[in-house]
Amino acid sequence: MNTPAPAPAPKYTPREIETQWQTKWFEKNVFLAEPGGDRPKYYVLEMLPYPSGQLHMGHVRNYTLGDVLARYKRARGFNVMHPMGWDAFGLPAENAAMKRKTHPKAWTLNNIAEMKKVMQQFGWSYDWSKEVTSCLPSYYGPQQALFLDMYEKGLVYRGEALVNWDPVDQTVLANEQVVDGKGWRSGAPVERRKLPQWFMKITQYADQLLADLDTLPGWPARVKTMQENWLGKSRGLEFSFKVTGGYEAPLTVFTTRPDTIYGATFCAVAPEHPLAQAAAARNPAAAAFIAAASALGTAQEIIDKAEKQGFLTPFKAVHPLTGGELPIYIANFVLMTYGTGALMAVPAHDERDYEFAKKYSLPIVEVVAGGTDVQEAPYAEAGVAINSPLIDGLATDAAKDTIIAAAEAQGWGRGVTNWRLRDWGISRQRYWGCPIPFIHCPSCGVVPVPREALPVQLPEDVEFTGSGNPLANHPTWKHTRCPSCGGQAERETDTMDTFMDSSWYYLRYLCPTAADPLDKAKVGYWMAGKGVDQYIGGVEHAVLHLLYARFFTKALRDCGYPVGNEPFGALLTQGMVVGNSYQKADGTYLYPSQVEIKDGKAFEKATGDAVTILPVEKISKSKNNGDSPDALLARYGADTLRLFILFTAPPERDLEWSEAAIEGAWRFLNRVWSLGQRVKDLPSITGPMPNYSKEQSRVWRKIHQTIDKVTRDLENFQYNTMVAAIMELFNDLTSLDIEDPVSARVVRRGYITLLQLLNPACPHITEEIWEQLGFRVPISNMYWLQVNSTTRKIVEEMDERFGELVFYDENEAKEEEITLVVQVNGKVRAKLVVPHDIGQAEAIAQAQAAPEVATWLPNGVAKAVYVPGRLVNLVAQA
RNA sequence: GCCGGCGUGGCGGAACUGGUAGACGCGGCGGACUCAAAAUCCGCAGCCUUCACGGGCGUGUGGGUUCGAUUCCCUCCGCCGGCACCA
Repeated sequence: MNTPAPAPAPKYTPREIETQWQTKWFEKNVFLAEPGGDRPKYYVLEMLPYPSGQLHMGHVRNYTLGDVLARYKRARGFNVMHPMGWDAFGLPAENAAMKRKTHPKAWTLNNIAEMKKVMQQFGWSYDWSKEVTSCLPSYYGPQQALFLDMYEKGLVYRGEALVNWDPVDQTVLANEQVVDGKGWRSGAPVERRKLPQWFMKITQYADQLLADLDTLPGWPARVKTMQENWLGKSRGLEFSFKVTGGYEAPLTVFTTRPDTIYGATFCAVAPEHPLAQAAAARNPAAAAFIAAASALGTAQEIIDKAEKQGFLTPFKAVHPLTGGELPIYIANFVLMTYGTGALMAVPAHDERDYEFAKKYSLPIVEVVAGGTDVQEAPYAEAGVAINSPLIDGLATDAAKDTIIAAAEAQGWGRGVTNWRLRDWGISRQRYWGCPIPFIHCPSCGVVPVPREALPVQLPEDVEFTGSGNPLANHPTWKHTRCPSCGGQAERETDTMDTFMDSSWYYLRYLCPTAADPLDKAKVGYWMAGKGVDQYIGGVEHAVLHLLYARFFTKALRDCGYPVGNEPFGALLTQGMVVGNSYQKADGTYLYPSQVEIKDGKAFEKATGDAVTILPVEKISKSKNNGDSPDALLARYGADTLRLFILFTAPPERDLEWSEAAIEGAWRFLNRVWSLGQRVKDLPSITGPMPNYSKEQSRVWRKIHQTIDKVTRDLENFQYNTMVAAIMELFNDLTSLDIEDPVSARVVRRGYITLLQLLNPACPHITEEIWEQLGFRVPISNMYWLQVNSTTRKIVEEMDERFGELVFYDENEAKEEEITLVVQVNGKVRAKLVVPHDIGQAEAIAQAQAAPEVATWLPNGVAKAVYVPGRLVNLVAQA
């Protein structure tokens, strides 16, 4: 008879384990979050995705970062809100409708279903019962109600704005739809056109938006700087020139450098300025110039980079101080939206004015002494005023004040505060967006839709021709009755900017089915304190989305909602996921997994053909640079991908795609699994610890040190070093001989600790092995290992086996000996092993006595610097 | 163009508050196991120089502050994000 071979230890099969645990979490509502209870609240929010249909690695990164935090905070005893939803309105759905004849709604909802399926396989701890979808009336209806709230508060108004107009398709183009100055579909040159639009009065909050940045210590400084620059508060002089030559109105300009007023040698106005229009009315050449300028479109970048051009008008501006007459130009770089749409130009002290003056041979008059020859290059820094009778000899700041004071005293100008920020134009001439709930009545004017008639729903039977606004083209939708007089009237056919949708979603998550837009009790509970306790998303949203959301919160606060002053108490901006792309000779792209790299050159695995390696760039579907998350999930499982994401780069930095690095994460988890299978069979002993060998105490110390290190890394979002620390602990555990009973105890307890530390990053594998070790309370219900005596007692009473857990103890983590570095003149020459509490005198004495240093100190020591616990630096006598 | 950021071995990255540069991982090399390979395990390794001990150099470039600089300041170079209708 053969004796049966012992059953081989089960293999690590992530797919099975992960589905099983995801099902358990879901069935037990583990991540359901409701107000109340003893636990303090903690709101973890990640930027919601646009449902393109493809979950990409950028999403995976964003949501994994958030999930680690959410799971850690749960373990630390918080009532954690961690929701997810869909930013579901927007241009791509309409583009897809034109291209593939699908309806935006069907396309979008289908994409959401596909993405959600993949997302649920990552084991992210979302409370899916809070899910919101911005393109459904259950979301955009409440949004319309909030819009009316803000309207009643005076924060919504009608105005005019410039748009990119495609004259062939008779439609407004987004900046990204303008390619080389032409409409992307029609190829027709775009025109800048003025259109009536809806606006939000964000400028009314400019001061608060600026001042409250100081209340956000949890935000990256660079994001706050960007917002500050975007708001662009500046103090300056607004004054008017009398105009000669047949233009009646004065020309009002704004300048931040009133001290250079004597150096003004010409004026420039925006092409849309009334003075430019007056010039155009008299001269077809001026009209042609304005038309050409308007072909630049509305994008700031294009306007800034375009060649500076001007057109001389027949009007002259009379200088208020000198009485001199300055020529007035129409200039293609002057913006109608900043200041007054007109400026005084001082070529000696402004880069752009200088360039323009050189081009049109205009005089350059130096009025600030700076040492450089202003005929050769402009001097834009501060200095001392010259050639300026009122302020000669004054420094720039004093000169500015003096001019402003003089202008106010003499009545020709006034000091004003100007902002770069302009009001938020929210009108979009598109179908796939939230309808603006207003009605245009020929006799009553613009009338809000009554609240009981909300939501104003989008019609579904629309055509996408690429011409005009599908909503306006709809045969019947817009025709309605005026709510005020009952007469024939038309609905507003503009829809809202999708930034509106993403400006309040974090509030609707808290009460996704409330009849009122916001359930005040629930919103009050979750938004108390810091609001969203931690927000995580891409830096690309540093200005617009975050500024709009901040504005919304303040506006809603003023409408009586308990949302606080700031929505996001802390912000983490994650880097992008980037990768090389690989292009074959025929121009098609290969996935990284299809490519083999040898000696820095790439070859297609299947054919052996040489492949071109293109530079690192944002992962995108068209370039195939980076396999899709679902393919990788199938191969490695969620825990491996999560570990790869966390380990490969710090959260704030760009993460470079690497198949090899995923393999590394996979191997580590397999090693963790295998060790688990051996630890399972070790006896569980909870009694007092015997005396350790040197090696055993080192590892025991390491267990405590790792708890501390991982905890600090979690608090600081240093997830990459957190993983490294866990790997180090693992390496130390495997360095002990498990056959030795004392070592086995250290390994077993260390391994249990490692599972708990790894759990936020890799929840499935740790949960599974935890159960295999015989613990009855799931690891996701455990308290963190850095606990106070109360929680420790609670934990130990949960399961008699928890006597085996290791709780962090500072004393156990302490090293008895340290390595003291001895430097001579800053160079390391010796290392000494000394007691950790060595004193300064003793340390210096031992350093000087070290045999290695003597040759570097032929003339003795001039000075000794001691850094406690670290080093002694001996400075050699010359 | 304007605003903001990043730059460390062959590669991703680590380094507390100005104090041992290169932790951890990938790749590489050597070894064990195997008929062989894969997987796995053990070991080596910044570069130059040296038989070795050792020494020199080294954090994009050039300069500065300091006993000591990847870290602070200035210059330049390269790359990336945003610029108001992509989200």
